[in-house]
Amino acid sequence: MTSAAAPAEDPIDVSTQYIRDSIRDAIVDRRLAPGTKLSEADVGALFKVSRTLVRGALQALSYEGLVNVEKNRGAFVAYPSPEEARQIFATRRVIEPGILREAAKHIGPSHLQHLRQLLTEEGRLTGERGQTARRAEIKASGDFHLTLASITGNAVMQRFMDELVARSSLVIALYGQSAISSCGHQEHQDIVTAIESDDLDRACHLMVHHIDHIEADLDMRENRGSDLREALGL
Amino acid sequence: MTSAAAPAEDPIDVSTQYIRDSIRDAIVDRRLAPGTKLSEADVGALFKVSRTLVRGALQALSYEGLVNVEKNRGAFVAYPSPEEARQIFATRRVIEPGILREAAKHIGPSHLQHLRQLLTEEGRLTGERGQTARRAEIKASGDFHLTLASITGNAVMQRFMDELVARSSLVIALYGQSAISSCGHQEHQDIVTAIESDDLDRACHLMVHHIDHIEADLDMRENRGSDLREALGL
DNA sequence: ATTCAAATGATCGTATACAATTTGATCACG
DNA sequence: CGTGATCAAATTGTATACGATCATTTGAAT
Repeated sequence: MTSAAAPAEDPIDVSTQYIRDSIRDAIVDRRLAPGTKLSEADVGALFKVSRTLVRGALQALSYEGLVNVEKNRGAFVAYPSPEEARQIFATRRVIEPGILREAAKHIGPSHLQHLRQLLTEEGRLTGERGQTARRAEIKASGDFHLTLASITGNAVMQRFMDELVARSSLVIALYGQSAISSCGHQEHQDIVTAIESDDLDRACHLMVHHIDHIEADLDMRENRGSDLREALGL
Repeated sequence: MTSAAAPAEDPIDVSTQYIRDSIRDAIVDRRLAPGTKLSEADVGALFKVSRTLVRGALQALSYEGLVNVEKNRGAFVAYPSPEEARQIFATRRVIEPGILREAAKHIGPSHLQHLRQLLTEEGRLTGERGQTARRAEIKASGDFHLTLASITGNAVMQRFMDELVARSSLVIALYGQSAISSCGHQEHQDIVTAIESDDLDRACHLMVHHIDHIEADLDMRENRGSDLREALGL
């Protein structure tokens, strides 16, 4: 593998959870490309732990769809098919309006301030150039949706969104075209504005269209010189 | 622990998956009571495998919320709090109408036949007496919702529903009052009828109310002589 | 009799060892 | 030169071993 986050600093309690989060971040941040093999021994060496802990982390990641574990072959960063991608966005179109309505019940001024803060940060990143800024932008965009989920106070919805956002990042990494995020940012702002003016129907409507736009800006033709690669490497 | 499903017959390849499914079935079927300790050594002995495989199974079950793993203390069958229960049903109210709409897009005659078949079976169980019949009835009720999810062809939604139905079974086991299911059965029939007559809005409406009814028929006062038990045993 | 502390036993966390499977390479043969 | 078989290396699957942590009990002191 290429690189993972923060490999085993000195006084850090390197647990399964830590390894899981590190790899997860690396995948969502696109530092680990889809299809990359995650050898148990290699990962273990990076974190300076035995394969036992690594296996636990990979198993957990497999459960949330970020990693595919193939029997007797090993673990690979997931390579979502176009069909999987469609299913992920279809699920988001179902859940996110529900989250919006649930969040609206519990939202307070501090929540709104937090959301506005996220939007500002997102806007700042939209202006910058370079791969680092783009990564940060994708992450910030995901944070917006995750923050809405956290406002609901519903741990179940929150966990579902965690998974959906992470897998969406993978999909965007694979099939994303270009500067989609700038318009996405505007849409985020519109959604918050609708929430602030208590127009929930409008907010939900905007959310569904926002998800539509994200999906529409993908190029999910089976071939990116990689249909073959998927058939073989996955 | 008391008993688990089919402990290690002769030519069965006892894998992590098999153990996970066995325990999961036992929990959903209420053969394993909430709060029951699942000792790694004991479970391993039952299935005649080492703790390694058991740990994997328990970890997976923990991820889907059926088991709580407490550091250095062990794994216990989950004992969902009233708040957790509310969150589970709130999530179902969001997802299941979406599933209904998604399923309607793909539904065919064979699917409808399958649903009708489930309803017949469910009705038969409603008539019977005894704990075995009640278990089967709860399972059949869950199967109805899972079948709808499978009709969507959306693996993500399907997995979410898997988790929600399993956890709902736990909640009903804990807080369920009595003969709620008979009216639930009627509601299932009404939903299918609405689908058949292409009245999706009505079907969704019925579904939400159905979930409301399931939740309303629970007695979720913190004390069932067991708030204490939860504090200690969990 | 009650309380607290130390010892003991049980259970979990992690590492390591060995078995099983896959993969890749080498070599023989058509 | 291509094809197939055989063997070695690497990787995963599972079991076992050992250290660490927690629960419980014992026993002495108050």
